[in-house]
Amino acid sequence: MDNDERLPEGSPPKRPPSKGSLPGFRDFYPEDLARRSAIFRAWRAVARRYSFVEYDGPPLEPLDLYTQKSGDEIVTQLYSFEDKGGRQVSLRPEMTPTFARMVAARANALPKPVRWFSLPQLFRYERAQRGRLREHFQLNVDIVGEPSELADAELLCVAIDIMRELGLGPDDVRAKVSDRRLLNELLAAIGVSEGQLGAVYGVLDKVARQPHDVSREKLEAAGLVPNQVERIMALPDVATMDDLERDFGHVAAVKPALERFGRYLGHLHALGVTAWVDIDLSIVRGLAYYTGTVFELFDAKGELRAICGGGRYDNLLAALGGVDLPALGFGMGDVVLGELLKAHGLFDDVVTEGPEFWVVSTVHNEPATVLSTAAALRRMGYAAEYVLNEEKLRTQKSAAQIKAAERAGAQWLVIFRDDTHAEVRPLSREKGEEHREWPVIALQDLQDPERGYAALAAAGVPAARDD
RNA sequence: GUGGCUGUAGCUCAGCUGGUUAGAGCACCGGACUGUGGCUCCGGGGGUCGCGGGUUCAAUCCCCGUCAGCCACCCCA
Repeated sequence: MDNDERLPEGSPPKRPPSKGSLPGFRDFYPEDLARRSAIFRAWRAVARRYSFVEYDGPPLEPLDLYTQKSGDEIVTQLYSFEDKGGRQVSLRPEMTPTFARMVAARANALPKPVRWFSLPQLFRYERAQRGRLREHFQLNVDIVGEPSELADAELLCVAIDIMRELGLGPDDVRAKVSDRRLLNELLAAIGVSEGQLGAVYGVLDKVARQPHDVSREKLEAAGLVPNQVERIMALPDVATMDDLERDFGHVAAVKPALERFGRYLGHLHALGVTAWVDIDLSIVRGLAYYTGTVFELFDAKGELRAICGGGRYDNLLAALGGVDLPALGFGMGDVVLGELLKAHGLFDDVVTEGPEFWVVSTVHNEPATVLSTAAALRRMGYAAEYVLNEEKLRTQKSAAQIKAAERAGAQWLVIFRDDTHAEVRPLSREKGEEHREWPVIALQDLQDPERGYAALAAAGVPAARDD
């Protein structure tokens, strides 16, 4: 191994040529994209079912859109650079600033409530690990202009219905709900001061992931007395409205927030999702801008990161876009969701789609007949394939072509009797059908769509999909 | 950004205290079963053993670095 070093002294170490994709970025092979598309379909289907409309914005934004309003931590993780025009730009790490700008620009013209959703690809420069990449797709669903808790209930219902749409149930996924206004009143009743709120939020957020001793120490360090510490540590155990009534019902100042939370839960009941929902006052959400209801969706086993999180942010549009409108929304990423679906086997039968037809060349027909038949089928809106090799089209045995059709995932075979007639049979046939007679169609009929559809329908072929 | 573990074919993995041309299964491509299918058989392509350096007569194996992946922090989407 004595390859001579020709690099001059002191030159920087050469980075090996990059092979795969960049760290934290994904290649979507057809089977991967099929799974991604299944998620996208569910997102769009449910969002539309609730009458949300889709929008999008630029994936690249001015850097200051994020540096001005977002936290310091986000700024260190921006995928930012200077473009050739000398502008400081960043790939979008979240959709909300773009959404706020777009809504603000037409705030007066938009009918309220605004119900918009988007499927942006978002970017963050940070260490990649399971469930967390440098890039992901995130469904964003937002409602603007509606202050009542009916909107809060509807929003959570969208997230839950997506779980249903994907085949998950309340035994698989739990929705944990809380309300910051309520929590603030509860903490005030306990005697927590405004200045101590941040520390208490921090402890509550981590109560499940951090030893209770550590939590208690942090609360004491914030200046809370033992009695207060115990009452705060008891908050995550609250599971029902009755618990809340029992512990805080006598405090007059808490009552309005309590009643509002009760109405929220009542709406969720009427919408039929109560079986999915748990009260969990330790859900505060990391982002500081939430002002009302907050929720997160988790896998029931608690093995994965949060699937989805959101809530009400009534002051954010004023801060970000300059219009003072109440708003709420959630984000749901494709990465954790995909892992959950995979773990439940719900991706097993998601495959790339094969063609409806495979046209099989035989000794009885001219190769040109294969092409014209496929062309006719395609004009009718079907996907049609045949062996794409001239030599094989002339000489390959039908058996080999049928094998190829099977591998390609075709549904129907067209097998020529001669240059004017062909048999149409399903590729997957039942046992005992090996010698069955299959319908024969006249190729002439395929040249006219109406007669073509009739002929194929007679052979049992459904109409072409129009998507 | 910090720490720990891992890195052999497209995938899942073998590779016996360092010793000739690094193997298997699956997948892929081709052929046979004398031209209408799922079986079976035969053959083939594919690996700078992540990359770079060091120790050694000899390194996939030992040491260092680096890159990548996973995990835990950090933080969140």
